[in-house]
Amino acid sequence: MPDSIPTLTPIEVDPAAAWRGRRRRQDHGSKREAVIRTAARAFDERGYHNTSLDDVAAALGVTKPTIYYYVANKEQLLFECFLAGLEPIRDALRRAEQMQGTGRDRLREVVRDYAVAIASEYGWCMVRAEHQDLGPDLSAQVRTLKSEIDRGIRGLLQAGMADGSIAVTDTKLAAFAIAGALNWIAHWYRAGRTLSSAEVAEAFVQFLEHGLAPRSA
Amino acid sequence: MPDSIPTLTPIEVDPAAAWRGRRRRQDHGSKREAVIRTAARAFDERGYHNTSLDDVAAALGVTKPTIYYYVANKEQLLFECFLAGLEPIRDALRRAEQMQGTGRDRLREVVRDYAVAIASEYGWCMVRAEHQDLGPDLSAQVRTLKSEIDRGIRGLLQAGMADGSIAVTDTKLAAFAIAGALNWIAHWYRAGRTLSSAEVAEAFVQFLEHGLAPRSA
DNA sequence: GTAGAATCTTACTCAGCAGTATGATTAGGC
DNA sequence: GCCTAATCATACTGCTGAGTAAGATTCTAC
Repeated sequence: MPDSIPTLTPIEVDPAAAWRGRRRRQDHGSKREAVIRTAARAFDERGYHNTSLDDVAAALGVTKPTIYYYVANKEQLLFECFLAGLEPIRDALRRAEQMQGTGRDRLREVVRDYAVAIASEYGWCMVRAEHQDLGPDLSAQVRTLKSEIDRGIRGLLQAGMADGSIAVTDTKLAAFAIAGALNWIAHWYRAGRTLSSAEVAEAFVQFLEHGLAPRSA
Repeated sequence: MPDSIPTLTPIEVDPAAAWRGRRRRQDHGSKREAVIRTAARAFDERGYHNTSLDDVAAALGVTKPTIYYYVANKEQLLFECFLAGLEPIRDALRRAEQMQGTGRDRLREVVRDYAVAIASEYGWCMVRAEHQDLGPDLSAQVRTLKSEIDRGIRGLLQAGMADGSIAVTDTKLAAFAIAGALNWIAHWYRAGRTLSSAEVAEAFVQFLEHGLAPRSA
């Protein structure tokens, strides 16, 4: 992938289009992705437990067994949603590790990408989906990925402390505060309102860097 | 209430004690509260949908119909949890309105109380419980209370902007960022670990006021 | 000490939904 | 033009868990 900017699929994308106009035996991959994306949207709107697989199937214009053809069971469907939500953020952290600059510079880029990712339609999966709905093994995998993200942020904070570009009292708590502020975007942001996700991201960068206090003149 | 500091019931409290040692026809109120508190804990641990009312009843040493004696149905039980989680935060905002001082001073106190409230056992209800599990009417009530909290924070930010104690680019987004950072505490904080909720609160006050950047000397 | 209300249990009903058995249809290789 | 694998639908099973009916027990008032 030459251009590693995360390709955020626009919301107008209609997953059901993966079926329409095509005949069978085509695009197993994109159909599977459509199933996951549709499930993510439905889970976001109605909640995981309030969404039956019949609902997901109906949204795709198919029947339930078709879902099972592309995914093992409902639990794994949720797991795939988790992965789809976590991956762009892990990408952002990987890019930050390749970057030049102070810890604060690199963290700034992560915050930007993170905010945009959370504002995407997979933001719900990363934030509001519950591990408890996954079995022990899958739940553990998700937890590992999440703590990897946490470690990444904490590492950037420590780097910033070391080079003097960042000053916080506790990197662990600061990482939680940053992640919390960003994750919460999934709770209130709806695409197509007044603000674009990029604008939100920019405002968050500003706020997280300088906080509430006016800069001492 | 002479002392309006929120009385955070310690975690050692055993709700089942409301039954033990007492005979019937006593303490309808405290028993009802025990039902709600036990439900909140169970929902927190296992998730709302993964918790049956038989589970809650078993945790109390009773049977399911007893639950229905104290509460209309599972939905209302969840609603009561919401209220129990939201009330202390609304209290904190009301106290802030009575306070003297700059906007930043008053917001600081709210942040402190808010953090402690979210770290309590009802934190889950405020943060991770889903409105979608409530019917339209109850869901609307919860939303009203939540947006009231949001308006309160935003109001303090605006007051701080006016008196010069706070400088942010967008009070609306800043309010979301603050609430997000605080709400997220419910996701990671477990009582009895290294940090007390008061220590967490203090660290958050520091971080939210000054952000990442080192204070310009 | 007894009537009636409050409290709680045993033993159900019933709906929703995850998951499946079976078979139909279609596409592509030959 | 037929065979095989891929793709999808119809029509089920079975379980879990919310909610309830009916009745037992215990308290309080009088």
